[in-house]
Amino acid sequence: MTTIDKALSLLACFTSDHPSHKLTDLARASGMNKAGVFRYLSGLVRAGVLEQDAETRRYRLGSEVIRLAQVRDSSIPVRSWMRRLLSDITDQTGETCHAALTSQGRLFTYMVNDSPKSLQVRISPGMHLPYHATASGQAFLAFASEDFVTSQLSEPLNAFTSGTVTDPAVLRDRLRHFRQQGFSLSEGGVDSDVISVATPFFDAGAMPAGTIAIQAPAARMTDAIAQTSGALLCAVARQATQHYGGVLPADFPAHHSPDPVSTNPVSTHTVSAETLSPVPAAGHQQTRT
Amino acid sequence: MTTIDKALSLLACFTSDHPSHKLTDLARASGMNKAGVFRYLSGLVRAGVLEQDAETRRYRLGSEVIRLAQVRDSSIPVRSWMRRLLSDITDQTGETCHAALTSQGRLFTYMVNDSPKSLQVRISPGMHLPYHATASGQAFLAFASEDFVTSQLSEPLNAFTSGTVTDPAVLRDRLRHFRQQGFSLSEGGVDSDVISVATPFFDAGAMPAGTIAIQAPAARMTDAIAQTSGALLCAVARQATQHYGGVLPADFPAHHSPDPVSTNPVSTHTVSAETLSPVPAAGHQQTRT
DNA sequence: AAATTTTGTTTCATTATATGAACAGTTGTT
DNA sequence: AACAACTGTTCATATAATGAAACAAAATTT
Repeated sequence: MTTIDKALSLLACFTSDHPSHKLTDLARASGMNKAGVFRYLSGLVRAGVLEQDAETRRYRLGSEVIRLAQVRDSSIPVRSWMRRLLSDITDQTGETCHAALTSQGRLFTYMVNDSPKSLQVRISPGMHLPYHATASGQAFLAFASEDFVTSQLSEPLNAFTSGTVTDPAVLRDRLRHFRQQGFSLSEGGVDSDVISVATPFFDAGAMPAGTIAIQAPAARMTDAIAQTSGALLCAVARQATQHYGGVLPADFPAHHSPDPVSTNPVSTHTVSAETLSPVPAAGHQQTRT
Repeated sequence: MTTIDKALSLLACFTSDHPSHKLTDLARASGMNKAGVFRYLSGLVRAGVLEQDAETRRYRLGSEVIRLAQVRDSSIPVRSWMRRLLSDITDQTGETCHAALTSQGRLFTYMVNDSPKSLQVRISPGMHLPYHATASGQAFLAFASEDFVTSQLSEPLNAFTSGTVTDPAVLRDRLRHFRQQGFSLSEGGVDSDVISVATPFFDAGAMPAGTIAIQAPAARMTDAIAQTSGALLCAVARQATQHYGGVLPADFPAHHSPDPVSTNPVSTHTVSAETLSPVPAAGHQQTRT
C-alpha cells in the first residue's frame, strides 16, 4: 500500500452520515498511526480536498471537491440528462424516483426526484445504498461480475427490517431472476411499507455504472404497477446507457414497449473520445465573467 | 513537498477547459518524472478520484469526486440557498447572474442562473475566473488580504479585450473604490459588450469565500441600473454570508434598502456546528493557506 | 509496409521520505 | 486545580519514493 493509497483511503470515511471527523476518530477508524493520519490530513487540506474547522479542529470536505465535481460533470454531463430521465419517470408514474452511481465499489444515491404526492418516500442524495437490502443494489448485483457479487455477499448482510433478505443463497436466486426480467423488486428491504423497483445502466464495458429506481408506498405499488414500472425503467436504463456512452449487456431484455418515455431526444452528449479528447496542448483562455 | 502534495497537485490540472489529460502532458505540465506521475495517477485511480479511459488511456475525474461533492453539500448545503438567492436576483433584474467559489486560491463559477431574455450572457459552471479581468475576481480581491492581492497582481495579467485593465496600480485604485462601495463593476474585462457587477460573501473569518455577480449586455446595463444592481447584490451577499455561517467585515457597507430581496425566509440551514456534527459551539472557520 | 517517433508501463539500485512511539501543548471537564 | 481527551511535533529508523533506463505497444512518418 502506497502513501497515496493510505492518504486517499481516508476520504472514504467522509459520508452523508459522517460528513466531518476528528483526527483521533479517523486514526482509530483507519487503524493507522495518529501522526501519519495527521500528515495525510494536512496534505489533503493543503490540496483543498479537505478543510479544517478552525474552532472544532474537525476535518470536513473542502471546496476543491465541488470544483472537481463540476469539472467532471462538464466532461461527462450526467446531471443534465439524468434530471430529464428522472423527471419523465415521475411524470409517468407519479412516484419518487432516484438515480444512484457506483464509486469505489459502493453505490450511493446521486439524484432524487420527489413525487408530487403528499405521501412520498423520502430519500436524499449522497447516501450509501447497501447492495443486499435495496432494489438498486440488487439490480446492480444482478448485472455485476460474478467476483463482485461473491465479494459483496461475503460481507455481513445486515437486516434493516424483518423483510430484509440476508440469506446469500436466496439473494442469488433473486439476482438470477432479476437479471432475466431486467429489473429488480424489493419489498421493505430498508423501510417497511416501501416497495422499490430498479434497473442498472451500463458503462462502455457493459458493466453496471449506476441504477435508476422507483420507490413507492407499498399500498400504491401493486404487482401490475410494479411490472409496468419495471418495463419503464428498462427503457429509461437503455437511454441512460446510451447517454453515458455505454453498451448494454447482450442479455439485457427488450421490453418492446415502443417508446415509453418522451419522444423528444435529449441532447446526445455521449461519453466518447470526442467528448474527452479536445485538448490541444495550447494555453487555456476565454473565461467569461 | 510530500508525496501526497505531489500527487494531489495533479488534480489542479483538471479544469473545465481541460477535463482530461494524457500521462505525458501531465508529466510535462507538472515538471515531474513520468514514472512518478504514472504512480500518482494510478493511486488516484485506485481511490476513484480519477478514472482512465479504456480506449484513449486518458485520465479524467472519477465518480468519487461526485460522491464527495454530494457529501460536502449535505454538510454545508450551499446549493439549496444559493439557488434561491440567484433566482431572486434574476427575478428582480431580469439578467443572468452567477455565484463563484474560491478553491486553492482560484475562483471558479459555481452556479449560473440564466436570464429569461433572448440576448443573454452565456456562462457555464466550473470555469476559472481570472481575478484581474472579472467583476467577481475584483470584488473578491477588494476584500481579500493584502498579501493575497499582492500575490495575484504579481502574476502576469493577460488582456482578454482592449478593455481589460492590466495595470496593477490602476487595479489597486479600483479595488479601494470597490471595497468602499461594497461591489465591483467591470466593463468588457473578458468579453466586450458585457458589463458585470459583483460582490463577495464571507466566511467565519470575515474573508471572502466566494462572489455573486450579475452580468448583462452593455446596452442594458446603464449606470443607474448598475448602482441598483450593486445595492441588491450587497443585500444578497449579506444573506449568503449569513447562510454560509460567515461574518461580514466591519467596513462592509450597509445599503439601507430595507429588504431588497424576497421576504420569505430561506430555509435557515446555516452552517454551524449543528450542521457539522455532534459538537457544541457555534459557527466555524476555514483554514486558509 | 517498414521505419521512426511517441506514449504508457515496468524495473531496480539509490536515496529521500514515511513512519510511529513518545512527547508537548491545548482545550474542556470534574 | 487536577484530570482527561485531544491535536500537533519530534527524531532515529525503516520503508517507500525516486528517476534513469528499458520495454512494449501505438501512432505517425517515410
